[in-house]
Amino acid sequence: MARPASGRPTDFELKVLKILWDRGPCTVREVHAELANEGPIGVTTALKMMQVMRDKGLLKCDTQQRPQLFRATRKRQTVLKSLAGDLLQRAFDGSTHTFLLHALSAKQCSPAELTEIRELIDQHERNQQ
Amino acid sequence: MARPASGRPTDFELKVLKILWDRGPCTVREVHAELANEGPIGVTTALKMMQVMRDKGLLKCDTQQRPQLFRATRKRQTVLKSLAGDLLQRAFDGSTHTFLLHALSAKQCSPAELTEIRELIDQHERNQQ
DNA sequence: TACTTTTTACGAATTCCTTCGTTGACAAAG
DNA sequence: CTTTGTCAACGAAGGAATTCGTAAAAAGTA
Repeated sequence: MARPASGRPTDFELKVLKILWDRGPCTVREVHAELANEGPIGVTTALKMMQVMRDKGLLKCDTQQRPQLFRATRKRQTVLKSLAGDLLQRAFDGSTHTFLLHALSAKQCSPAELTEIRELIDQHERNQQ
Repeated sequence: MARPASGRPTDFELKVLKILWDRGPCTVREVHAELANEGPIGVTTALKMMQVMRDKGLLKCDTQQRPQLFRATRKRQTVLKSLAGDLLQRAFDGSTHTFLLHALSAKQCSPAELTEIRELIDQHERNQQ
């Protein structure tokens, strides 16, 4: 009778991960300062969430240091790939082009970005062969 | 002290929505039968979730009919676009090609599908001009 | 009408996520 | 040594999601 843990990071957790990926290992204070830019949040709230993430295995912390340094255990690429793959499967039944169709309709793309996407596909095709 | 409602449908809710999009208005019994294909679930569980979805505005039900007919209030395209746009923004900071890059790395694509994607981009570019 | 089955509603139980308040430990400053 | 401040842990509080048991209400059947 419980919510099944999906394994996906929550919105909040993703924010923390992005900060750690961008800045490298951080103290709670540093992460909190970044988070506070987007809205009011208590230091202990940030700490608690990071402890939860540590218990889940999303973060590791070096308790030798004082203050402790937290870092992400999984690489940005791994998590993002998993997030994209999850939505691709769950909402679009694995149809990449339907996926892209909706992504494109959700956000205006500059011609430059479209070109970038074309090159991406070419490169992907070459690598597959 | 609460989780902010993200507005996104949950995994379960998305499953229900997909069934209703595919089959049109359904009774609880019909939806339950579909859900039960993937794993054991009680009828009242399905009913309850659909009632919650109704209260959220995701579904509407015709109480004149008996048994009641539920249907999705938003179109498939609207919800999928919103889901893709949400992840695009939240995880990839709006970078469509990074988004696609990770989607492609998450799932093998047939050459046919890659061609389809190329055509999609061409068409998208034409429509934008 | 009386009995059975189906449909619907209600609410309890449980887990997860998010938010803090409080407190203890530890170090720095006086 | 005492005071002050930072850091870390703990647990409570409460919304949200998911599960179902129980039972009322409606419909079907004999």
